[in-house]
Parts: sequence; C-alpha cells; structure tokens
Amino acid sequence: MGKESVGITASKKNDFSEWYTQVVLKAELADYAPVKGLIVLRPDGYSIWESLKDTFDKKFAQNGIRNGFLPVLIPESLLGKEKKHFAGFNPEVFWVTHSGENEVGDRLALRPTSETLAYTLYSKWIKSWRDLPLKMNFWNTALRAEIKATKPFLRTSEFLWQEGHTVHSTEKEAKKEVFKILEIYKNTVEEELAIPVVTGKKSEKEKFVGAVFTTTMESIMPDGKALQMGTSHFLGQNFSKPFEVKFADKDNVEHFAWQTSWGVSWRLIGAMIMVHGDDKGLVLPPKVAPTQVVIVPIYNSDEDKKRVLEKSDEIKKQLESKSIRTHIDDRNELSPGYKFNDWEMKGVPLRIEIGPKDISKQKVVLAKRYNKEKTDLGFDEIEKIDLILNEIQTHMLESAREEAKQNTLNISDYTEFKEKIGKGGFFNANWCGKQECEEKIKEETGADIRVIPFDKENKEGKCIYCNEQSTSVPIFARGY
RNA sequence: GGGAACGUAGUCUAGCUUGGUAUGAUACUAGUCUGGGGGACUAGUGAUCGCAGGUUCAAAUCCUGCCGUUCCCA
Repeated sequence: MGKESVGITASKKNDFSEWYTQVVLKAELADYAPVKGLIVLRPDGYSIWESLKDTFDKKFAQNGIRNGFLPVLIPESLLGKEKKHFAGFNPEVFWVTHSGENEVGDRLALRPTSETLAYTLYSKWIKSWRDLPLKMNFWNTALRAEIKATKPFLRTSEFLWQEGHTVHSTEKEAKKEVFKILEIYKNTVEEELAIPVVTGKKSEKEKFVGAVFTTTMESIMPDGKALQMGTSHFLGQNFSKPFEVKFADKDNVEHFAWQTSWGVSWRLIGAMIMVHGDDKGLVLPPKVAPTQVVIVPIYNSDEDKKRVLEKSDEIKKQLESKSIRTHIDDRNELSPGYKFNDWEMKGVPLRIEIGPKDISKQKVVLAKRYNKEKTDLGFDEIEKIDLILNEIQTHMLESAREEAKQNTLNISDYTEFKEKIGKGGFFNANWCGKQECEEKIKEETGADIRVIPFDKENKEGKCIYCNEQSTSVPIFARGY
C-alpha cells in the first residue's frame, strides 16, 4: 500500500491549511455535507463535543444554570427589535420564506443567535425580583451564512454551540456572572483541551453587537493567527429595554433587568486539532479522547493469537475498571504497522503493543502519541496508566503554553510591528484607545485587537500608532 | 472583499489540447501465505465521468449555466 495515499501528506509547518483539512477528514472527525459550508460530524468528532458538553454542563449546573431548548425559527419582527443587533447579523441570516407552496407572512430567520427569542420569553416569565436570577443555557446550532472561505469547525454556516442567557436584578450581579462564565470557559479549555488562553475585553469595535462590553478568551494557533475561543457578554439593559424584561423590586418599583449572554462553539475542536496535531495526524488530549488506550495484539500462529487476545482482553478489563476508554484492534486482515499508523493518525493518546515475546517477559510495549516515546511496561505497572494519561494531559498544556509564549512579542515600534506581523503571533502593544488608530492598524497590517487582557488595562505608555498617551496594552494579531 | 485552481469507483488518479463508450493504483470481497512500523500472490466487485441544458451521427472531452471543494492575498 502506498503510504502517500493513506496518511497525512501535507506538512503542518509548510502547508498548514492543507494539513488541517486533511487531518479533519482523514482522522474521521467530520466530512463535508452536500451544501456549501456545512459539515457532518462523525462519531469521533461528536464524541469530543459530547465530552466538552458534559464538562460544561457540570460546571454550569454548579453555578445554578439549567438547560432549556429553543426553536430554530425566529420571526423577523422579533429579530429586528434591537436595531444594532439586527444590523450586525442581517447579512448572514438564512431566511425561511415559504411553507410548502405558501409564502409565510413574517419571514422566519434560522437563528443566528437567540437573544431576541429568549428575551421575548424571559419578559413573560419574569415579573418579580423573586424570579431572579434566571440562568439558562441552550445547546443547539446557530446558522450564519458564510459566503466565502469556509473551514471545518472554524468557519461553517451552521455550528454547534451553547448559548447561555442570564438575567439579574442588579448590574453588579450580572457583571459578576459575565466574569464567572469566562473563568469556567478558561478552566475548561485549559484543563480539558490543553490549550492556553488569554482572557480580557474586546475593544468597542470588536464587541458583540448589542453588548455593553464583551469579554473573550483568545488563543494563538501554530500558524501565528489568533482564534477567538469563546465570549461572555455584559448586555446591560440594552436588550431588557426593547424586550421589556422587567421586574418589580422589593420596593415595588419596576426596573429593567440586567443581562448576560455567552457562548462557545465547536471551534474549540478546531483549535485542539491545530494546537496539538502533527504530521502524522491528530493528537488528542487524554481527557477528551474518545479512545484513550488502543491495544494492538500481535501474533502469527493460532495458538499465539489465542494467548495474546486473552491477555489483551484482561488488560482491557483492568483499564476499564479504572474508567479508561480502551479499544482492542483485533482486525485480522491488517498488519501491526498499518494499525500503528492508523491510530496515530486518529490521535489516540496511548498504544499498547502486545505479542508472544512480551507475554513471555511479562510486559507490554507502551507508545505515547504526543511525543512518540516507546517504552516497556510490566504487567504489574498497567495500573499506572491513568497516571500516565494525566501526565500526558499536563505536558500537552505545558508545551502549548511554551509555544504560545514564544509566539508572543512586546512591541513598541510601529515599523518593526509591520515587519513582523507577516510571520504572525501575538503582539503586545500600547494603544491610546481611539478607534481611529485601531482601524488604521487593521488597514495597514491586517491585525486587529484580539483582546485587552485584564491585567493590561489602564497601562501607561505611548500608543504604537499615534504616539499619544496610551490607555491599555492590547494583544494585536491577525485572526481567523 | 480580491485572485487562482479543481470536480472521473470509498480514496487518489490517466484520458480532455485533436470528440468514437474510461487508465492505473489503493480500498473492498474470497482464498493461500504472512504478521514487532503503512505485507505478498491469485481471482473478483465497484464509475449513468459533480448537476442541468446545448452543439454533434457520437460528449468525460467542445459551449452555457448552476452546485460543490481547495489554496493564495487584503
């Protein structure tokens, strides 16, 4: 068999885009749907999403947030209630204009996001301060037409996500919620996906349309571009006013409520692929890997086969008793070498090779995916595998942090900035806070303000563009 | 937003310039051997050449439209 035709043929370093697409398709995470910009999730891809969903659900629940479900169709009259919000989304809205042969009266939008729908309901449900806070989350898909370049997980016209919508009686409490959610996002992405993130605020220009302010977490990808990993918005009363989300307070005075909305999408899967993958394919962080350990039995005679499979099964049971997701690759028709490459392409964190030679020595061969290390592991050490998986998880985050650090640069000279932006990276640069400078920089370099880190607000210095008094040190980068 | 390329079996691909019923590999099925890093041999299955029109005795090939995919640049 031609090695070229089966594995990943593009190099991550030299041909990043092509490499990414190949990994998604060949590792069988997703495939293209017959409609432009839409993808289909295959079991391994969906399993990773389910794993993230489970983690988020637990954390949301601990924070008093409950799940609900909203319909996909939103009447135009509702969507248009908050003018700026509508204008922001309108270009990419899919419209339903017919039911069968009949035209519908009020056009129906396939939700680009659900604020307008959720808050219509919220205004019905909320009457008193006793009804607050109202904290709900929705797992669904959103639809935003992507006219041009689409890429699996990163830019698709329909994407899986969760959108949370909370309502509070005070501004302070709502703001606290915004930051609490962002913290949950950050922890989850770093702990589960082993991707380091920078948290902070979006600039006025980049904030969510309709929000008072937007907090965000951003990560740097190996090609030097920034990826927005999730956002948590403080909506203030911008939506509660048009949608009349109001409540009678303890003093019997009616107030408009304070709101938040927040979301992460399957983009996180795209980030995971980019950050950890290599030229052999996907590399999965153990915590989200659908299969954590794959056992490849090796044998020739029927007698050996029986012994090896029996031992494999024993190891599998031992691992499963510790909740380690284990698979035995007993496909008879394939050679061990083929299987090794196959599972490496799919990114399974640990591989156990076991043959007659190993059994006689009371050990197996253990191969780690993320650093390609191969060692012997005695039968009596099998129980340590959960610790090894944890170690891998930790190391993956550490090395991703190291890489991110090397791609982050402090910069104060605009000429130098323009020279270096081509290679990508995060650039910490002083900014005066004026949108004009932000726009000029975008125009001249293609880089925008990804995030103003929380610890970099109110920093003195000189704006990299206009040299005037700076107000903060945002991260500039070219983004996805 | 601007530009370029591409679409032929599950996958990759030859053929297209100069129209004549599609090449090869791999995968798949069966068998024998093999088995510690992408195995070998033998025999078989699998394609209305992206879709819809048009030109023609005849279209994968020429023309038009549509759909889809990829890459590069802002």
